[in-house]
Amino acid sequence: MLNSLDSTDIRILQLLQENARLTNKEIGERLNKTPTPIYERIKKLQEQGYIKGYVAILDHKKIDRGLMAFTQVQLRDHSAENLNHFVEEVITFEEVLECYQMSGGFDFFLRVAVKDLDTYHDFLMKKLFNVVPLGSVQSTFVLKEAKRETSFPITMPKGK
Amino acid sequence: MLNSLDSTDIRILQLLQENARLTNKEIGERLNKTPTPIYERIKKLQEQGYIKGYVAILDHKKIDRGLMAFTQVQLRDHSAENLNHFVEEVITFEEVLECYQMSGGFDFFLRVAVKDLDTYHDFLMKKLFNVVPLGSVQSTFVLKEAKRETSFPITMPKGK
DNA sequence: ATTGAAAGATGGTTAGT
DNA sequence: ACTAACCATCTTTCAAT
Repeated sequence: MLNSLDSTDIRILQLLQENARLTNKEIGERLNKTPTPIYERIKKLQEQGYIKGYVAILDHKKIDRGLMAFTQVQLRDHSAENLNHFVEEVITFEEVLECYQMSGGFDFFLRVAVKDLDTYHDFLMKKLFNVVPLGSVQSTFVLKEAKRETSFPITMPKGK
Repeated sequence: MLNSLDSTDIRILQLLQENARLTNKEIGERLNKTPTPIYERIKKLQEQGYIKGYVAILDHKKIDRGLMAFTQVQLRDHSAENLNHFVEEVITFEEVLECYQMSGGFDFFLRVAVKDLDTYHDFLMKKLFNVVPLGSVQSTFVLKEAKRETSFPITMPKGK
C-alpha cells in the first residue's frame, strides 16, 4: 500500500496532516513543484482512500466537553449477537467519540467526552448501563493532556 | 465560554468539525447568510481559540500504522520530577500519538500507533522501557474500530 | 508525470445599510 | 451584524511535452 506512494505523496500527506488549509501553491513551493501536480496527487490520494477527510480541531474545554474519560467495559454475555448489539447502541451516544473492541480482558474501550463528572454519571446511569447487562465497567479520567496528535508519522519504506 | 457563542457560531463549528473544506459560501448557504459574516465569525472563532486548527485525517491502515495500542503505564518512582521527566521523553516518540496523566491506578495512558506487533515490541524494549524505571505496563490492542470521531457534539446552552 | 496558460470560483477587503 | 461589490488569489481543466 505504502509502496504505491513516492516521496512527494508522503510529503503531501505529512503537510496536510499538520495543516489541511495549505493551498496547492504553498505545498508546491515547499516541494519545488507547481500547483497542478499537487492538485492531481491530492485528488488521487483522496480517491485511493489515503485521505479520509478534512476536519477542524476544536478546543474541547471551551465547548463544555472538558472532561475526557476512558471507559473499559466488559459484557456479561459474550455471544456475537450481544456484542454486536452493544456496539450498535453505544456508537449512537453522542458522548462516545471512540469505541474499540479490544484484545485482553476488556471487551470494549470507549473514549467519552462530557462536561463534568455529573454528566458522566448521568451517561453511565441513563445510557451505558441500559444497553445490555455489563460485567464490569472501569472509568479513568484525564487529569492532564501531555500530547494529543491526530497525525500519524509516515516513514518511507526502505528502497524508495 | 459557550455563552459567548450564538447558534450561528455553533452551527459553523459543527459544520467545520465534519468538513473543514467547506467554503464560506457553502456554509453561508446552509445558514442563510452571505460569505462575509461567515468569514468574520470563523476568524473570531480562530482568534478566541475555539478552533485550534485544520487537519487531514488519513487511513492509518494504508500508511503502515495499522496496529493501535493503548498502553497503561505505572512508574516506580512517583516524584514530580520523575513524572515530568517521563512525560518530556515519551512525547518525543513518534509512535505515541497521545499521552495523558490519568486518575486511578495508572499514572499514564498512551495511544500508540505502529505497524505490527514486532514494531510494538521494539517500541517497548528500545524506547518506553528506557525512559525511567516502570512499575507496570499493560498493553491492549485494538481488534476492531467501531467508532472513531474527531468531532465533539456541541449543544446549545439553555436559554439562548 | 509535469508545466504553463486560461477560465471559473473563492477568499478577503472595503464601503454602505 | 449583515449585504454588495471589488480585486487578488486559488482551484481546476486542458494542451503540450
